[in-house]
Amino acid sequence: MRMSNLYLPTLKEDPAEAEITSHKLMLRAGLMRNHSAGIYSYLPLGYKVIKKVENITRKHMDASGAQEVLLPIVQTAQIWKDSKRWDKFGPLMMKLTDRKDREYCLGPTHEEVVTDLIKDEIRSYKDLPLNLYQIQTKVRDEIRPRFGVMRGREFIMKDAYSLDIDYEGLDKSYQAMYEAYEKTFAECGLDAVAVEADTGAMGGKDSHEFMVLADSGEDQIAFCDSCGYAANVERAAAEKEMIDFESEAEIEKIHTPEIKTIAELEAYLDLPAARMIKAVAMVADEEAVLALLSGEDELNEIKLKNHLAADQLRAAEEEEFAELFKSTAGFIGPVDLAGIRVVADQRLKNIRGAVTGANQKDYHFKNVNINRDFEVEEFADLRLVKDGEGCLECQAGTLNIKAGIEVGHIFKLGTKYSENMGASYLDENGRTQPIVMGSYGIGITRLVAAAIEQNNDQYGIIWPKAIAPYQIIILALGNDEAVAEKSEAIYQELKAEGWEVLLDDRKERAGVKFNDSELIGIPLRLTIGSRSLENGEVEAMIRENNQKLKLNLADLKEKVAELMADIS
RNA sequence: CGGAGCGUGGCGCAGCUUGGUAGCGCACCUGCUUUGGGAGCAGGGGGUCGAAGGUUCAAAUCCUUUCGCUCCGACCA
Repeated sequence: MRMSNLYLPTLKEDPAEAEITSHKLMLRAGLMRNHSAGIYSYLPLGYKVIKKVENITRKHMDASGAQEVLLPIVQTAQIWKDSKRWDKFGPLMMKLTDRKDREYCLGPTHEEVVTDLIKDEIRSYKDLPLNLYQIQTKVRDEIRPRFGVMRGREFIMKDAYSLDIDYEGLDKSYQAMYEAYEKTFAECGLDAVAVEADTGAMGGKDSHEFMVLADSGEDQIAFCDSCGYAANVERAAAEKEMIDFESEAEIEKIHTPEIKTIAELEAYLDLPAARMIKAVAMVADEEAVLALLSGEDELNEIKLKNHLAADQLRAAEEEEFAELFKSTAGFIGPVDLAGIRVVADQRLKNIRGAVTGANQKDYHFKNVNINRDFEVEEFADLRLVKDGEGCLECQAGTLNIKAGIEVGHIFKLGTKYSENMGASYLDENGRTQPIVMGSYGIGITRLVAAAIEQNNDQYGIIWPKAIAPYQIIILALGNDEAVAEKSEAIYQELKAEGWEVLLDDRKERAGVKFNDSELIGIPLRLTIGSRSLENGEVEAMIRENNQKLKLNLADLKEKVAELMADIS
C-alpha cells in the first residue's frame, strides 16, 4: 500500500476524549474514530488489525472442529422471554420495535438464537456433538461505556456454542475450546492467563476467563504464588480465621452521635474494625436483604447475588432504610430486625462481643453475641479477598491481586437454555434428553486494545508481528528521483516475497515519516535516503526494541526474512 | 441512575469571573527557501461559540431548558 493513497489520519496530540493508553493510541494512530459513546468506526489500518485477529481466531476455531455461521443481530423478544433472560439482561439490551409494535433487541449475545436455531434440526444423539461459532458485532447498552473499545456498546465478538449429549461430552468440548483459546491468544502475541470466573448472567457451572494482565484492566484477579490458583476476585476465596471475642457480657446500647461508618466507630470506640459487624443493606429483586460481614471485610456483591440466586442486586437507597428495613442509614444492625432476610459471612458464625448498629439514629449495641442477641439462618462466603491473604486451595501460598483485561470467557452452560427453550434429542434408548451446552466468547475488538496496552512505548504502538496491519514499512526520504525509484523497486520486491508492505511515498519531511511509522507500530522499518543509497545500504529499524542496523541492498530480501523471523 | 467536569474552525486550547460583536498553536491552501527526526518566512481560507428559549441597546460571556462527551460512583451504613 502506498501511503500517499492510504486513509490514515494520525494525530500529533492526545485526543481529549481518551484516558488510557490503548484508547489514545488507537485514535492517534488512525485506527478508529468515535461515533457515539462506546461506538466506533474502524479505519483501514484498524480494520486490518481486526481482520488479522479474526482470522487467527477463525483458524483455531476451525481446527478445533467448530463451524462458522452468521446469526442475526436483530432478535425477537420472544426467544429472550423463552429463556427467561428478557428481564435478567434487562436494561443491558438495546430494545426496539418494528412498525407493528413487535418487540426486538439487538443481540448482546446469541445463546437464545443458537438454541432456537438448532432445536428443530437436532433430533438424534447421532446429530451431536456440534459446535457453531460466528464473528459478529454485538450490542450492549452498557451502564458506562469507557476506555474506547475496551468497554464499548458496540463491539466485535467471536462467540461459539457447543452442543453435546451429556456432561462428559461438554467437558471435552470445553477442553477443546480452552486449548483453542490458548493457541489463539499466543498467536496474537498476547500474554493471557486463564482464571476461574463467575458465570454471571450466562448461568451454568464451570467458567474460565482469559485475562491479559494490564494495570488499566477493569477486572481484579487473585493469583496464588505457590499453587498456581488463579481466580477473578468476584469468585476468589481466601483462607481466613473465624471471628470470636469470647465475651459473655450483657448486650448494651451505647450513644454514638453521628458515628456512621466503620472507620468512625473504630476511632470513637477505640476498637479494631474486626470488632464491628458490618451490616450492608441490599435490595435483591426488590426484596430487602441484610448482609453481615466483619468490619474489616468488604462485601463481594457477586457472591451475595449468587447465594441469593437473584437477577438484580443493588444497594438500598437512603429512603428505603425506613420503608424496607425499618431502620436508619448508618445505624442498621441485625438485632431486633424482624422480617428481614439476613445473610451472614461465614466468618461470623460464632461471633461474640461485637459492636453493631441499633436500628436507631445515633445508637449502636456493644457486647453483641450471635445466637443470643440475634439469629442468622443463612451463612455464606460473602467477602472480597484482599491482596496478601492466604490461599484456600493449597493452604500454603499467598494471594496477590493484579488487574487484568478479560479477552475471552468460556462457560459450561449445561441444560439451562435447552430446557427453557425445548432443545432436546432422542438418546439411544429413544428417550428425550436436553442438549448440554457450552458458550465461548472472545472479544475481538477488546483484544486489539489489550494488545496495545501490553505492547507500546513513548513513541506509539508496537504491534506483535501476527496482528500488525502491515509487517514492513519503507520510508522513502527526500525528493531524490533515485530514492523514489529504489524505494519502489524494494517495495515491489518485498511484496513479491509475500510480505505486507507499506511504502511511505508521501511528500512529507523525514521527521513526520519517522514519527508516523513509530506511532502506527509496524514491526520492521526500512529507511531509504540518498546517503545510504550511495553506500548500497538501507537502514532497518526493529520496532520492538528500536534497534537500528544497516542492510546491504544486494541481499536485502534474505536479510529481511531473517529479521522478520526473529521479531515476535 | 447519583456526583463532577467539559462542549469555542479538522485537532488541542484561551476568552466567560467583570456582557461591547472571537483568538492562539497545530493542521489546511498559495509562493519562495529548506529537505535523515513532527521546517522557516510571507500571504490566505475556514467558526450558527453544542441546541432552544429568555434577560439586555448589545450574549461565547448572565438565566432557564435540553442534547452530547468524559471522569468517579452506583456496595461497605
